Amino acid sequence: MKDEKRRGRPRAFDAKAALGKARDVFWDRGFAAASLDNLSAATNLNRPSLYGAFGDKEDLYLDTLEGYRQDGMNTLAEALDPSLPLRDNIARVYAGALAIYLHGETAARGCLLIGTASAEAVQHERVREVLGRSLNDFDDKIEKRMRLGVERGELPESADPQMLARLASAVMHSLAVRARAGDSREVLEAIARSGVELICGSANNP
Amino acid sequence: MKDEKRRGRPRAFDAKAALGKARDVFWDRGFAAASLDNLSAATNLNRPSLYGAFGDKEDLYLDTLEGYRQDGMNTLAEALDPSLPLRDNIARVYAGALAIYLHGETAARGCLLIGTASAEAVQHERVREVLGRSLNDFDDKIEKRMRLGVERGELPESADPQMLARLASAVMHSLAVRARAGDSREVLEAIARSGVELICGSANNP
DNA sequence: AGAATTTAATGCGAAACGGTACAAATATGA
DNA sequence: TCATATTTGTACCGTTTCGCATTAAATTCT
Repeated sequence: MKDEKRRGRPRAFDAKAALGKARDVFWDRGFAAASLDNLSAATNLNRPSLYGAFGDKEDLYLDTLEGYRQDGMNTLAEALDPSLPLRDNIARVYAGALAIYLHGETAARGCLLIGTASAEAVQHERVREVLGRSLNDFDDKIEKRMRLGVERGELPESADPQMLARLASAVMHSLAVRARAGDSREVLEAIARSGVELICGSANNP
Repeated sequence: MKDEKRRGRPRAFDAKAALGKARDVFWDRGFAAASLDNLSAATNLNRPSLYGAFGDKEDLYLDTLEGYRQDGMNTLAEALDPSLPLRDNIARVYAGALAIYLHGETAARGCLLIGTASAEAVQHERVREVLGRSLNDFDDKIEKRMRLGVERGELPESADPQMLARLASAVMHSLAVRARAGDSREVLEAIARSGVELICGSANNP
C-alpha cells in the first residue's frame, strides 16, 4: 500500500519531514504571521509544491495541528503507563509537556495548540474544533487513569475522576502559557511539582 | 491638567473609547490578523488619525494589552475583598474571569492576553514582556491573599502561599483557553467550582 | 519508443497590507 | 486679523501577500 508505484514524476521530498518544518514555523510565528514564503523557505519547497501537497495555508496549518495532537496523545499514553503509581503518571505528563514546551531558538515555544490555535479559534471554526477536541481528548485520557486510581484505591471513593482530570489538565495548560510568556524552567518545574501534590494529594503512597 | 487648552484642531473622538473598539478587534482576530482597515472601521478613525494617536499597529496593540491588564488587576482586587472568606474570594476571581471570557459575537473570546498575546510572544519580545508581567502580577496579588489566609488561620501553617496562588492562577489560565476553545459555560463553571474546592480544600469553613 | 501522468520551478498577477504625503479644516495665541 | 499648531480626510506608495498559470522534468503504462 505504501510502495504501489504511482505514475508520473515522483516526489523529491518527504512530506512528513516537510510537515515538521512547517510546524516549527507555525509554532514560532502563529498561523496568521506565518507567510507562505516562510513556510516555503523552511521546508525547501516552492509554493506550488506546498500547495499541491497540502492545499492552502489553512489546510497545511490544520494538518500540522492534527499531527501535533496525535503526537501529544502518544506522549500522554506513554506517561500514563498504568504499571506506575498515579503520582508518577501525572509527574511524567508534566515532565513530557515541559520537554516539548521548553524548546525554542529565541524563546520557549510552549504548546502549539494553546499558543497559536487559540488565537485563531474565534474566527476559524475548524481551528476551534481541533483545539476543543484536543483538549477534551486529553482530559478523557487522564480521566480514565483517575477512574482506575479510584478502582485501585489510589484515590478515595469520594474523588471525582472527571474533575480531577480537568484540573490536572489545567496545570498543564498553565505550563503551556507560562512557558511562552518566558517563565524559567525552574519555576515551571516547581509548579508541576506542586500540581502533582495538589491533584494527587489524596493518593496513597505505597 | 486635563483641560489645559491645546493649540490646533481638537480631536473629534474619544481616545479611550477608540482604544476599546480596537481591543475588541484584536480580541477576536489576534494581533497579526487584525488589519489597519479592520481597526479603522471599528474605531471610525481613518488610518492617519489612528497612527497619530497611538503610533503603529504594534504600539496600538501594546496599549490595548496594557489597558486590559490594568482592568484585570482592578477586577482582581475587587474579587479579593479581604473582608470575605478565602473560598469566596477565589470563587469571585473565577466568576469575574468567566464574565469577561464568555463574551463574543461568533464565539467566546477568552482572555485577550492568553488568547492573542501568547501567539505573538515568541517573536515579539515586548509582547512577551507584557504577558509575563501580567501573569506574575496576578500571581502576586493572589499570593498576598493566600499569605493573609495563613495568618488568619484560613489555611494551615504548612500551606505554601506562592504555590497555592500559582495553582489558583493555573485554573484561571485553563478557563481562558477552554473558553476560546468553545467549552460551554456549564463546563467552565464546574471547573471553577472544583478548582475552588481543590485550592481552598484545606481552608476552614467558618 | 511514445503517450500519459504527476511533480518541479519560474514567474506572474490581483489584492491586501502597513504606513505616509499632502492639503483642507479647526482650533489657539499674538 | 493673521501666523501657528494640530487634526482630519483623501489618495497614494512600495511591499508583501496568497494563489495559480505555465512550462520543463521525471516517471509509468502501453
